[in-house]
Amino acid sequence: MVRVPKEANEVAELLIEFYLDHKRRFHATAKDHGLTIQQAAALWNLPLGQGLAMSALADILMCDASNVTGIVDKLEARGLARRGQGEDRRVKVLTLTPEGEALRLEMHARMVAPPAWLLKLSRDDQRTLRDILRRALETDEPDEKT
Amino acid sequence: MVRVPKEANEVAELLIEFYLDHKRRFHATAKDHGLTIQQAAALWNLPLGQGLAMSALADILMCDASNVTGIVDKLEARGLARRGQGEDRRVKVLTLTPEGEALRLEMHARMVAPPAWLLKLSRDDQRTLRDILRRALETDEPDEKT
DNA sequence: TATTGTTATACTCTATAACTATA
DNA sequence: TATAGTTATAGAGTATAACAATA
Repeated sequence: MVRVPKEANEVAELLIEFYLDHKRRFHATAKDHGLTIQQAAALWNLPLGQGLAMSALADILMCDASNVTGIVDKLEARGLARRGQGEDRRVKVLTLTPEGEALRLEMHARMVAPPAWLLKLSRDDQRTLRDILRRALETDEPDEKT
Repeated sequence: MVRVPKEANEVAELLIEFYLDHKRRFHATAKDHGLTIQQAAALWNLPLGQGLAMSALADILMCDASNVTGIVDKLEARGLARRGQGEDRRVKVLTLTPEGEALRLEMHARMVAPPAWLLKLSRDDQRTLRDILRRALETDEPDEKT
């Protein structure tokens, strides 16, 4: 029997609204760049300086590896990403093209632009919110059970 | 030239992680109940005591009305929702069945269960976070420009 | 005429299974 | 054998356009 503080439930409830707001903004961002959600999510997760294996991208997108083939096909067709050879010659390593990097940065800049609700908060609230969220991520280390 | 406080950008950046966490949990919740994301989202948005027009649901789901037909078909086939007649006889009013209400409440309870990162915060941080998020929603009134 | 919901169509996302080429 | 990626397939989500019923 674990006791959950009332405040935690209330926060979780409130976060649903912010989730929906973020989702709407991400969909709009993808659409404005002529990308589907998954194409945008794939681009979003390709690292800037280095490559990423197809299977790693599948893990990140939480979908089967077979789907990544088609998604990456489209990114490649648009000149946003490229498939290269890995050391292990079974592995294909994805890298962003300059165009892909530019688009990824553009999307990122837009998603990091604070939405109206955030700008309406006092500078003090913004700072406090940032600090608490940072603490939440810091303490959220991988479990070291067993 | 609008000046955006650095803190606001930092918060927006941090929120991406929490968005992804929430998304993972919603997907898992839907899957565990044998629902697709859109079916779960539809169910989630049907009000408890009252009805909702198909077109209103389409607005909420941010998709074309034509898609709602198929999604609601599946909810109806599983006995979770029903189509009824509106006063305007062009309108079909969706209502939850008792089974639909139960499932909706179950999903809601699971999504309101605080994730690990939230429980790891101090009670004080939880309270502060709640208060700031509430302020953010309060001040987020519809624009009254023009 | 305009609106609500449906149908038809075409494209995308998704998981499963079978295949290939490596290891 | 096992693994990385592809292909084939089938079910579901998506937008567009055309349609029926109603307003």
